[in-house]
Amino acid sequence: MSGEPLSLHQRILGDIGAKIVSGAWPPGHRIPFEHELTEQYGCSRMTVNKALTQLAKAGLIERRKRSGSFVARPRSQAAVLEIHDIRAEVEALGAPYRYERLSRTIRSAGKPVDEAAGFADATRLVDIVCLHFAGEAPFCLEERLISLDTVPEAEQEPFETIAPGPWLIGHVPWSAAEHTIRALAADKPTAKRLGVDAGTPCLAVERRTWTGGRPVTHVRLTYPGTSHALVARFTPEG
Amino acid sequence: MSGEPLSLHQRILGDIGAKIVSGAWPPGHRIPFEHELTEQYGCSRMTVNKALTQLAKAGLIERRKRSGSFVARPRSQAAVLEIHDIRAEVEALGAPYRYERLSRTIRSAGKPVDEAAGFADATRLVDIVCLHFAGEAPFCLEERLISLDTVPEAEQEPFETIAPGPWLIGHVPWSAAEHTIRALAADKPTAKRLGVDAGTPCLAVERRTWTGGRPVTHVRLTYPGTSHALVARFTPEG
DNA sequence: GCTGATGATATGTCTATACATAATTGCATT
DNA sequence: AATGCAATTATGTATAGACATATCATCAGC
Repeated sequence: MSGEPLSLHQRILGDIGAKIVSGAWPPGHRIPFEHELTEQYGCSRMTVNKALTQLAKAGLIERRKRSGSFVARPRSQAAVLEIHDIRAEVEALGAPYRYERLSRTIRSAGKPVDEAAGFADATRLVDIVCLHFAGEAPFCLEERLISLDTVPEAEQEPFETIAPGPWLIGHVPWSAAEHTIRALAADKPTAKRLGVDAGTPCLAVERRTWTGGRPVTHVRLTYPGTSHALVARFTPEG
Repeated sequence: MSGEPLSLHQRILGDIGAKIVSGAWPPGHRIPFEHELTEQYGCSRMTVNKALTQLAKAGLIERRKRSGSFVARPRSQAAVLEIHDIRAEVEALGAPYRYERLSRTIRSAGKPVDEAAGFADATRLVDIVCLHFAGEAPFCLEERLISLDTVPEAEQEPFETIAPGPWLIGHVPWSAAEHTIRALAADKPTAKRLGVDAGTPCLAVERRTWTGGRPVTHVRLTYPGTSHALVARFTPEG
């Protein structure tokens, strides 16, 4: 296939990884000691160490001092979920993208929904509702809160031409994020905004972001119907 | 907080990572050369190299020969999505778990759905439908295809007491997986099996797995209503 | 001005060595 | 038999040096 010259530690990593995913080395099996691999590959210990360290970080093996390294038991399946920019998503579908701000208010925190959103300690918020269109059809409803304690610059931004997502990316690098994905039935106001019947199943993605332990934003993206799907891929080595 | 002694390359990684996520070093900013960091931290080049290599693998920086290392532009947001064992999920909710096989047939491939599932080249399949219960209530409907070309042992397994998921984990290590998550309305047979009204929004997770390029299984897990949510977390350093 | 050779430079990889750390084994003492 | 100490052993981390490789800048020649 692709004949890129592999570095030695990559080859070692691949060899051992293949033994594990093929089942030749079952969970619990002891991997050769570093000094054995050193002999086997005719290289220094640092090189095999690099490979084994990476395998350990990938969760394929478990390392124990004095005992050796062992094939890890498969735990929960993990996948990398990529959440793209909505404009890019729409344009990838070949449809023209349009953004429309429905409302923007500044208010003090205190609603029950604020606490659920992780803004229990926040004092002032920007509360934005907006729509993303693919062509003529609503593609996604965005309901967002931004903490003015963490992002005071947001008070000056009207969000009329730029969507809050891209604006935040350019202004506040986040250090942690959490996504929650669920299916729900569109309630009346949501259905009206999305141009579907009330009760239509929607995919709701909620994202909370922090920077340095402080909450930045909470957003709920509601995609109507069955048109939208999230895809996540996983391979042990990446 | 927790006073674990950090290793030197971890400290370097953390220092640089903090500069990036705090915005002090914006995208495009050139990171000090390895030999500069070597001086700054009073350590060898291998140590700073280890830190920078990890930052590059995490996607925070981009390395170019002859030019140096640069803060990467934030691309799409990525999150690690953990998909747990259904039994573990149910038991984590404090409910008793029960598994029930509804049907199991062996048939040759050829239905249009088989091709969509990635079994275009498969010849014979096991087709299983089963239900996972949390207490008395249906928790999840599982519709699964297993390729007998890749997993011939599955022909002997009735899947009456053990669910296909755990059985496969124990018999076929997978090397790649893909998840697709969407919202859909329960159709009549699905609704009946899940004990909800037809049209109820459901979260559908489809998972395809391969081992060494060969398709292993395709499964569609349908979770009724808004009870179930998937959670994904992300921090740049992990 | 354009092209191509040359050298400089930063990263990529690897070696040989060293000491630290954790855990297990085995011996010796109580 | 139970306890405690020491030796052994495998991994964790770090060093100083080496050569390879990709790429950019410079300068000579056309």
